[in-house]
Amino acid sequence: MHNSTSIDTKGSVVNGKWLSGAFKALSDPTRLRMVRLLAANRSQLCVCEFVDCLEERQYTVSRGLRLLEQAGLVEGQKDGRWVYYSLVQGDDTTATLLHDLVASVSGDEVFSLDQSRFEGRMALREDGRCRVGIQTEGLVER
Amino acid sequence: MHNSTSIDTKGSVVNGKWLSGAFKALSDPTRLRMVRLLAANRSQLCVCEFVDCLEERQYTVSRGLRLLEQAGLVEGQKDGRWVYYSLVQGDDTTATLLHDLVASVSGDEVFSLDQSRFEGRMALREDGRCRVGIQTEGLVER
DNA sequence: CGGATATATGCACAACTCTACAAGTATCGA
DNA sequence: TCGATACTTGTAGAGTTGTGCATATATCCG
Repeated sequence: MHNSTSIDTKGSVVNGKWLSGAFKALSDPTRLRMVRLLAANRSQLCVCEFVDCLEERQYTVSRGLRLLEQAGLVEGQKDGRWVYYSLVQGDDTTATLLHDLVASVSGDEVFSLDQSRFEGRMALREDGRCRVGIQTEGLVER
Repeated sequence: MHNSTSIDTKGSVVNGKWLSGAFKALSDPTRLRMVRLLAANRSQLCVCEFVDCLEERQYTVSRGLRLLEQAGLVEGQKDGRWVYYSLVQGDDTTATLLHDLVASVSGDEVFSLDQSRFEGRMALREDGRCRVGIQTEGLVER
C-alpha cells in the first residue's frame, strides 16, 4: 500500500501526523527539558543522569522517555543496567529544525539550572560512561 | 520583580514555558494545519477561509485560533465582520525556527489538500480581502 | 430598523493525561 | 545464589482537553 509521506534515510516518517505527535510529546515541560539537554549538548544520558539533572522522580523520567520514544524523538540503548537515551538523528530537515529549535532557547531559568547540574553530573562519568546511580538527596529509591 | 527570560522586540516572552505552551497548541492536528497554512504561505486568513481550506467546523476553527492566540502563536485583526489571523512575528530566533519547522514538512497528504483548497479560496478574494463566507457544502451555518 | 452573515462562546460529557504509590523485571557484583 | 541497583510498569484518582449542539455578539446591508 502506497502513501505519499516523506521517508528519510533512517526510515522514520516525517509528516504532519508525526509532527503533531512530536509537539504533543514536547508539550510537557519536563519532557521538553529532557530533549533540550540532549539537543543542546549533543549527548546521550541515562535515566539516573536525567533524574539528577532535572530533579524529577525516577518514574517520571522513565515514563517521559518512553513517550518521547513512542513519538519518534529519542531512542534508548541498553548497556548493562543502564539505558542511554539519545535523539533520533535523521537527514530530515524537519527533525533537524526541531532539534535546533529546542536548543535555541536561551535565558531560561529552568534550562540554566538543568544545564549546570548536567555539567556537574557529566564530571562523574568514567570513560564516558555513567557508573553511579541517582545522587540527588530525596530522589534515591528505597 | 526581575526574571531572566529573553524578551523580543514585540514584547512576547520566548522561554521554555512559552515553548512548551506553543508545542501544546500545535499538538492538535487541526491547529497545526492552521499554522502551517499561515507559515507556508506567509499570509493571513479569516475564519471562514480556514473553514473552507481545512473543511472543519466553524466553531472548531474559531476555538483553535483562540488557543493559538493564547499560546502566543497567532494574532487576530478585526476588519468589519471578518477577523484575519496571522502569525505573531518576532525577531526572536526561536519563533522563526518554529515557523520554518512547520513550513518545512513536505509530502504530507493532508497538508497538500489544505494547500490546494487554499489556492482556490484565495482566488475568491477581492483586492486582497475576503468578501464571501463559508463556501463548502455542509459547513455553512443555518 | 431588521434580517442576514461572520465570528465567538457556554455547557455537558466522553476521552485523555498527569501524578503518586507500589510492585515488577533485569543485571551486576560479592 | 543473594542482595543491591537501574530501570519499567500497573493502577487509580484528579485534573484537563476535545467535541457537538445551541446560542450569543457584532457588523453589514437594504
